Amino acid sequence: MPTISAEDYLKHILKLQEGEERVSTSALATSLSLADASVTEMLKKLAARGLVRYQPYQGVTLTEKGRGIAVRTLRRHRLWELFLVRHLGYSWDQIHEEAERLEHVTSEALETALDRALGSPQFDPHGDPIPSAEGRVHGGASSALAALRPGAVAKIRRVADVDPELLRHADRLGIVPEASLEVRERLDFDGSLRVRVAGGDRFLSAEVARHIFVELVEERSG
Amino acid sequence: MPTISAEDYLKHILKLQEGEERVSTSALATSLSLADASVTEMLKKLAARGLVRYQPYQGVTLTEKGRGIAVRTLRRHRLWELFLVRHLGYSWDQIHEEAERLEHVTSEALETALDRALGSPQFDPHGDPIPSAEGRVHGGASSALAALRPGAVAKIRRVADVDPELLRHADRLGIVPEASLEVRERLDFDGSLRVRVAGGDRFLSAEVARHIFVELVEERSG
DNA sequence: AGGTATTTTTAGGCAGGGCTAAAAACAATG
DNA sequence: CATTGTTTTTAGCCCTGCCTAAAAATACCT
Ligand SMILES: [Mn+2]
Ligand SMILES: [Mn+2]
Ligand SMILES: [Mn+2]
Ligand SMILES: [Mn+2]
Repeated sequence: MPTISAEDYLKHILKLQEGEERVSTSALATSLSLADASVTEMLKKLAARGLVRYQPYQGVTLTEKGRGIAVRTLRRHRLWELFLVRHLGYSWDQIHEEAERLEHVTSEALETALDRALGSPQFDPHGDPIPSAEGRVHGGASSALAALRPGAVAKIRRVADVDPELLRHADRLGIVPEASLEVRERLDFDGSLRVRVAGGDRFLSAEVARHIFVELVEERSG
Repeated sequence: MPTISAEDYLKHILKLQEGEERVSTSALATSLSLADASVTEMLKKLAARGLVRYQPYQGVTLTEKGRGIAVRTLRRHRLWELFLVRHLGYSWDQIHEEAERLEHVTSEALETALDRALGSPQFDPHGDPIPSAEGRVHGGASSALAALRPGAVAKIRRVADVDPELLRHADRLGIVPEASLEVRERLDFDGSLRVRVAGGDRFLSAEVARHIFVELVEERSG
């Protein structure tokens, strides 16, 4: 059985691995808010357990076994997030911390029960894909709202779960997965946007727009 | 914040404390399935944190602070047990182990959400009282079914959650909290009983009857 | 290439929890 | 009351994870 620490390490490696080929010790340490030296130590242990491939000074990658645990942990995290919203009255800005702990005490039976209660959902409340029980991750291609130009019509796919405040802000603006949106104006000097969403015009800073991911529907040149 | 270990120690001390005035190191060690020496060490640490009163060779008792944590942990355990049955399709013999882990990762917000989803329940699926949010434990006086004599009519209050197999067995016999029962016959040589419950006659070993607790309704002399 | 910067690893510690074996304290008994 | 038996504590270790400071590799730049 993997420990709580091991599950968190593997989950973070999985995320950092997206795109990049190898994950550096320091990137992982930053991501986990731990000292570099602590991460070096742990990587040696994870490698000994066959969960990662680790070469001193060369960073790490997940083995199949390690990826399996990482994906399963991510699945549990996202199932819990959705369950908290749907069945326990939570809002999407309060769920991350809870799921961060619940994911580590979820048996296969409980995972199955959550999945059934939710009707085998595909996405969590932030629009992040929930891996299947077999470990397949339904990676939907989406682009950052910050990259769209005026006239673009898009469907919101997900809002990055990086900070509760961002989520509350997005929510107040009507920016939630599945909503439709049109970019009305873009201020070149700071990259901020005016968008039409839920029947009203809203202003977004570039920083906020960078954390919202959409699927382009139509690129009307405004 | 108390650790998982500390919460389990305090919970076990709370249970062992019922009736007895002080809890011995060895009783606690047995209850926790740990070596006596490990428990001695831990008791010194819990005492240092002000959670128990501990005098070498004299056993332990909970301080108010320690009792608070123990009762809160017990409340979370029992709320989870009921939640798993009511909302996630679990049966009462599968919930203890899950709750044993979930109880330690339950924030006050989550505890409140569970309580609300369940309508501030008084009892868990085994009939054990769920402490109130303020820490009051609704101790219902009940007696062991094993002690009843033929002719006694009683209402089942709880079934001890000591072993999944006992729970499955009781369930098949229709022995669940709130059910009514009448003792028909008692074999003196081994203490086993024949009882009428849910419209049928059932036989129970003395050992099983010792784990079923009832409230006497009427003592018809048979 | 040579020297400076930046990573990364090693060394040495610490806290939390656990174990076994040996010593010490308490209890019981003739 | 002295001896035997039962608890309980102490001593000495182990493992997991984390930290800081120092050393060693790797990268970068002139
Ligand atoms: Mn986590
Ligand atoms: Mn999420
Ligand atoms: Mn527990
Ligand atoms: Mn119970």
